[in-house]
Amino acid sequence: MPDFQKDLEALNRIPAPLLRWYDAGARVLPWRSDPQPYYVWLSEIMLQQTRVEAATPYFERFIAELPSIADLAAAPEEQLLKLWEGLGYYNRVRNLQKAAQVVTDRYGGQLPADFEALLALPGIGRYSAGAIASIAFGLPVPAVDGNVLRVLSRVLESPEDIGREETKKAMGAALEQVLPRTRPGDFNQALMELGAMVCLPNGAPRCGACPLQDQCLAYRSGTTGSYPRKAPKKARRMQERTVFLLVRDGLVAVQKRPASGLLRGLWELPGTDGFLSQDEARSYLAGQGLFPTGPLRDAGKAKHIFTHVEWRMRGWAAPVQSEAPGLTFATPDRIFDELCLPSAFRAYTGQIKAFVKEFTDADS
DNA sequence: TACCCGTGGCT
DNA sequence: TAGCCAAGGGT
Repeated sequence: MPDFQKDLEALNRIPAPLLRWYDAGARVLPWRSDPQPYYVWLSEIMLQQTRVEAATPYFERFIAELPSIADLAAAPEEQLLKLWEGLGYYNRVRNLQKAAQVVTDRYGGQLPADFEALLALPGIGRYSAGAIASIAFGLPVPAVDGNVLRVLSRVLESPEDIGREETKKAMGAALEQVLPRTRPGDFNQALMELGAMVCLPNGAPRCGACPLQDQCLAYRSGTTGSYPRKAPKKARRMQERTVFLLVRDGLVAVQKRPASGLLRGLWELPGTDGFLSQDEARSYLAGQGLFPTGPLRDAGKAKHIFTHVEWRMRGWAAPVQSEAPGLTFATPDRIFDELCLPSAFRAYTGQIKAFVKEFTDADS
């Protein structure tokens, strides 16, 4: 069990210079300018495994469309997913709504100002509960994310594996003892901001700009590149897919993905496992009761990399007349404006309008 | 605990 | 190009 109690003296030297640095140049972010609990909560969920620059436009759109927790609780799932389209980890927004419904039913629409109560809500783990409690409510609890673990691993030259839950807990336990009672939220944010802006993960950290430089053991010994320590990751598996752009009367076929697994419950272009040649594709479609009225057109190859899987795709476009079970034929406008079609299909959704025009012109 | 769950930018 | 990784959580 890792133990950072021996490091309390070192950790105690962090808050003062860190907060001075934070006060001098913290980024202006929408959820910081108006840190109401709903905004802090939403931002923390969006920022899970996601960069500030990617999350910000989503945040602005989300609060414009769903200005309150009550609005979030009552929103149709299709609207929620559309607001999240492209952000990834789509279960986050489903849990966000579940939590909003609990907050509405049980807490009168107000997020509870209590770490344990926050932790019990769907989608809120130890990190997020700490972040919301400290930033929105000023409670003196730590928020240990990847930035914090990296910064402190370097400052202390800690050999602990930051991927382990025990390391995170021990780091939090130690931080809790040095966390400035007057500004817990700013302290937590400052530590993360330092990790995001100065104590960078890839390539060289900007130690010249770091307020903790003179107390950083890794800097002192030139070992920043060796910290934090982390167990190696599992290799990705490869999957070959064939994707279809099926056009009928100006409409394009889409379907709902299964209720479990990758991209569960989202919309997709129809497809099948394997890298199908034109003849194989035609046979497959025939098996589905789909008979293209013209030659299949090559929609090109594409690759999409997920965390644990890599899709290698090839696409075929075709005009069809028939229906097939499970398929929905939708207008391009509906697909782009209403349905949540994840980025993995971008290479093909980007060709929708061109093929609809081509096949529709050819028919008329 | 180990594995699953997206996406995009940087090196 | 391929790997790395991000303000993690659920199961």
